[in-house]
Amino acid sequence: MGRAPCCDKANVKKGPWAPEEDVKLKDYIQKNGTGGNWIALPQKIGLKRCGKSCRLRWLNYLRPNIKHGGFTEDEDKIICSLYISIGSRWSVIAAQLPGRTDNDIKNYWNTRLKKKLLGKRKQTLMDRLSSLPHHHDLQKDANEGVEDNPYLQNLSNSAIERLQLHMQLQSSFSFYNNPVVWPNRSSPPQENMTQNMQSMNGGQISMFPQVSPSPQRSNNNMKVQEFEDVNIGFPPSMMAQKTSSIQEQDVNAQMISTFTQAELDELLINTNKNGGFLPPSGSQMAVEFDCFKEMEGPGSKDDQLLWWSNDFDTNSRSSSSWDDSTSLVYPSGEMCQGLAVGYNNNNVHQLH
DNA sequence: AAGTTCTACAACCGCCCAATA
DNA sequence: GTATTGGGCGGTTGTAGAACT
Repeated sequence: MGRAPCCDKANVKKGPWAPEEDVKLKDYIQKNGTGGNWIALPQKIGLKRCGKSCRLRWLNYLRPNIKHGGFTEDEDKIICSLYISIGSRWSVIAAQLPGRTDNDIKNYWNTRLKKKLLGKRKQTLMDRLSSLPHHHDLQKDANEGVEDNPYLQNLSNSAIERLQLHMQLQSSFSFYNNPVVWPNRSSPPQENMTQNMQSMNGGQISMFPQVSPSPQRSNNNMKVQEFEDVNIGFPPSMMAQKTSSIQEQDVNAQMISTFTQAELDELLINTNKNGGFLPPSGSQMAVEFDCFKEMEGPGSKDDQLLWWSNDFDTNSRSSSSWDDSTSLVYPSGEMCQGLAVGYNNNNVHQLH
């Protein structure tokens, strides 16, 4: 059975909002609030608009303290880092950027940031490939672009984009080394991350972090959990690799990489029988490249959101409200500044 | 100057899911 | 337990203005 429409489509105005409509809506909400019912709101104030349209107009444009345009470099970095980490969870990303709406960020990403970054990224990827030892064919192909690389053409465009973005991130403004995301530190609280990972995995650092039960959208705990994941900034599998690397006392610029060049090397030469490629079984790469489950093949569409879905419930949603704040507090008591995000309560989540 | 293409972004659409009846 | 409703979300489209030919 189909769903009843939320409004009478025939008698509803569409298209750009007139200034008078804006005034009506803004005045009413500022005086009376939404009344918890967007659908009924336009009738109350005599607007021939769909309730959803009113909601969108308010949230994306009329609401106080909204910033439009003029994204800063720092905001670019955060958006990019989070996109790599969690994909197109615009509402979650928006929650990290006070004053920005998910719609704004989405538009900004699609129209400018992606082009800007992928333009650079393609070259970066080729640079990296060309530096791989023992693969002169790749070096040769590096000048011919991704599309011509026999090892990369088995990847979907989005997978290549992810790979490119990832490599660009690690080389230019890794979340891990991002002073905006990790203020007052030269790096994230590594020891705490290690502890966090250990607690998540029953005291062991594992490439397969424990999966929490799928949280409910309205459950505030879920929001905190989600926020935690976001703030870590990397899939726990990536975190595990980082932490183990840290333990090996081999932290340097290259180690912010999710995978080593040798692993990438191996990845690129391991094509499976179906034409796709498979990282060496059981390797870290096999875990890392779960994110490439979206590669061509049956069910690929459904798998598009599976990349690190172990860590992130792809069906969950979160509020992007920034009226209140949630902050992370590390065991040291230090707040993770700059990433306080609004949820419904003033939660302070303690990382253990 | 006119026509075409590109870009940015506001707005819409359809789906998902929690809340509620 | 089931159906319905409304809020929220991501993806997509429409359009105005800018840039280009």
